[in-house]
Amino acid sequence: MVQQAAGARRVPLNRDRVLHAAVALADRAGIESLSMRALAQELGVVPMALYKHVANKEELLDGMVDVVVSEIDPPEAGTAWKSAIRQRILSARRALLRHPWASRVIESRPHPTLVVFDYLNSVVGMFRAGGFSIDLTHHVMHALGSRVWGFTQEVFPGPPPPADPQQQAAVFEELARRYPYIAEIALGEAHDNGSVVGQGCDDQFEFEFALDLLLDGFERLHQQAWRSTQP
Amino acid sequence: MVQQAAGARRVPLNRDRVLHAAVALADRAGIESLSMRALAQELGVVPMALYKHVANKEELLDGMVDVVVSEIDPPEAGTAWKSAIRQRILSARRALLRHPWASRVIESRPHPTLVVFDYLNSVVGMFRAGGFSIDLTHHVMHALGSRVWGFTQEVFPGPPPPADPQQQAAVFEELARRYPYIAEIALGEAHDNGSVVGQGCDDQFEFEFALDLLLDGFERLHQQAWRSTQP
DNA sequence: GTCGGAGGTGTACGGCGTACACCTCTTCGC
DNA sequence: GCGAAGAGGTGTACGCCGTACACCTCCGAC
Repeated sequence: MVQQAAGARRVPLNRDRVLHAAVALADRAGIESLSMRALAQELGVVPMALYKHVANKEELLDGMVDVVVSEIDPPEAGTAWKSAIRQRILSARRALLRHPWASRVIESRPHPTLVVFDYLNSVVGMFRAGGFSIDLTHHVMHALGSRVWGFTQEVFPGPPPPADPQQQAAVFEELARRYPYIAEIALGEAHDNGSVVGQGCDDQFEFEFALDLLLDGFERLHQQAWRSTQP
Repeated sequence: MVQQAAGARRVPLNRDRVLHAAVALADRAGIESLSMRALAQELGVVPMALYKHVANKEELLDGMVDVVVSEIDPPEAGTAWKSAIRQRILSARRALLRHPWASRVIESRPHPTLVVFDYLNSVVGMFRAGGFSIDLTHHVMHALGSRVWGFTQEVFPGPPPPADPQQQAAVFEELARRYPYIAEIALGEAHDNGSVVGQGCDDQFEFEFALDLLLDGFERLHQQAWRSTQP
């Protein structure tokens, strides 16, 4: 199993191949299936061989984040700050959607890597290039939070409704009784017709809704020369 | 070790004692130290005894979240929606700050518990009581994201600066070279004097800054009778 | 007096990350 | 050509984890 084509020279591992194999495995089988043992097997190698290329599993996860962050498009030159940042963040979002495990791994890292710092630094630079003060830039970066990465923690991660229509009706009834306010959103009332409510949430819409709300708020503060302490 | 006071009847465990012991242990030793074995030892009992009170570790974590969520104050009656929601969310934040592990555990749960649903439902109800349409309420809840719980994923979780002043200077110099925009924020320029920048971030300030930005945005949309599709 | 069930125990299994000693090639100076 | 050095891969083992399963004990109900 470890030998390929018996006699052919094995192409040696390197950090990059390890990282990309880990990303591919997590994409395919989910992050919870990514163990050093499983990754080693994927690469036709014994688990301890990986430790010649990454110090430990933490560093492996850091490296995987770097791979994903590297997929984010560079900033568009010559675009106004607001749409430039919007585009960049939506590009980050696309990268994260390609790797569904990535947002949780990013959150779990205790320290940002250099690649992550590069990305954050360049986003900060985009606000500065748009004329934002250091003070305001600082606070809007915090306000963006994980949204710079293109994700937000969802608060309604409810289970998918059961397929059986009768069972589904029973669940809705129970929901409506205990949680009337959540139910009216989930059901999408008729007088709200034409809205995206009713047949599940459009995540992309929700993300852009919140992002634009924030960017509009940033713009307003910038225009009125907001400072964190009034003079 | 398992016997207390040799001959005295042991007071039997129950789900509530298990849950509160788990919360206390996580508070004291960190969530990464919370294993079924450690918790059992804490309670003077063998690990498998816990399984008579919680189905498995996942259910234990769910129960711990419920304990924390139960500490959130109920809504103030007779207060305008904006300040009522603001107060409620800041109360949630205080609860989460008492249990630093809680935000990460909340994020990690695949499905909300009934207690969590109760809280979300009541927040939704506060928007509705303030006259928000179902449509707008839906989207503002998404926009709030994890901020309903009083936390946001920080994007600058940098390591604490080294204590040695000389080493600190070297780190700053390296930071300034590679990441000039991050550096100017971290250092807090003199012409931004009076700001909170400069001696580390004031998390509470950042949280309220972003929360108020969002609430102001919500208010504006509400006043102009925003709908997710224009008629 | 017995019987059922709730609550606690003991053993064991398979999985995890990884320390450590070892082997096996490739490369390079001489 | 040859030996040393070191990079890369191996094998074994340890201590941790969650938890399945069989078992014991003791209380209250009948």
